[in-house]
Amino acid sequence: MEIAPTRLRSKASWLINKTSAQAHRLLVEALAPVDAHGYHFAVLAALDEFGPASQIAIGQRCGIDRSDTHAIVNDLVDGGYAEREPDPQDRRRNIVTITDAGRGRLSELDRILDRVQENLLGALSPEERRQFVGLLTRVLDGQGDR
Amino acid sequence: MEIAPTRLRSKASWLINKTSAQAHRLLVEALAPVDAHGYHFAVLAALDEFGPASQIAIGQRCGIDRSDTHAIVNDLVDGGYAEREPDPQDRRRNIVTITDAGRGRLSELDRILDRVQENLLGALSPEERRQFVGLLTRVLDGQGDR
DNA sequence: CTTATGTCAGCTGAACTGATATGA
DNA sequence: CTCATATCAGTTTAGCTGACATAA
Repeated sequence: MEIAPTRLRSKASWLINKTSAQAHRLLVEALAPVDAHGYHFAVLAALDEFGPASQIAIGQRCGIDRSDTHAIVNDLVDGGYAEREPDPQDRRRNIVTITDAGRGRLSELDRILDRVQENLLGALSPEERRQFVGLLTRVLDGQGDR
Repeated sequence: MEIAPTRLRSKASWLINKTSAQAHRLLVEALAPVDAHGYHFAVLAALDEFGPASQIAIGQRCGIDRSDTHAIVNDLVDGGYAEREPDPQDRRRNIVTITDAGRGRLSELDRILDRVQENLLGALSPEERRQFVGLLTRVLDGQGDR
């Protein structure tokens, strides 16, 4: 941005939007070489932390639409990073489970995201980065679900 | 978000993306009743602060693509909020000028955006809000142009 | 000639909606 | 019957690209 109008620079929605766009650019650029998507990391992280889950549960935990969750799980299964099996207890459900390869993939993507973080927050001190993440979390949580 | 994986919640790109999506939802919802778009505010703010300008200059100042700038200026002209005239000095250029109605519109949208800000940052204290805006600005500026 | 500006048509990807099948 | 889950098709729209006309 060359010079943005003062009025604009005081509007959080504009600042967040522009920052998000930039973060997204860095993310896509960093994940493209390993043919991954940010969503993949999110779902793998959820499976790793909370264990096997239905697609609905995954979507809720990551804030991803059911329809998109479906496509992402497809990708992960295709890559061998997750398995999808019908739940014998409730046959509407699929149970999605992370594989060993999936855990490896998660680590790989985690390292890449850390590099993105470094590039994105390079202008901030470690203390400021923690503040920034903390404030974002507060804002997000302050919005309730969704 | 119900419960997000810990790993995900430490990733700024994810937090920013979700926050941006929420901010965008609030913005669209708040601007729909007056049939406006966030872009309109940005362009009006630029015209008000920097005076009449070419579409290229407007786009650079607001970080808006030339093609989108064109459409936005069309909207503003149609609404009577701006005028577009050829530049006699350089006939490739249009000179876009804000009208009195445009200044009124700018105030109207400014008030709406302030309400959105209030809703978005409701969880933060005034001091934290200043911090948040400051950090976002630093991050954005740290990324250089674009 | 090259470069800058404006205009138009169209593309891609993210986020979401609606419909439907199946089963609890 | 209803509700929940998964799946699929399609919509919307933000951000961007490419082509082109005009003029400096």
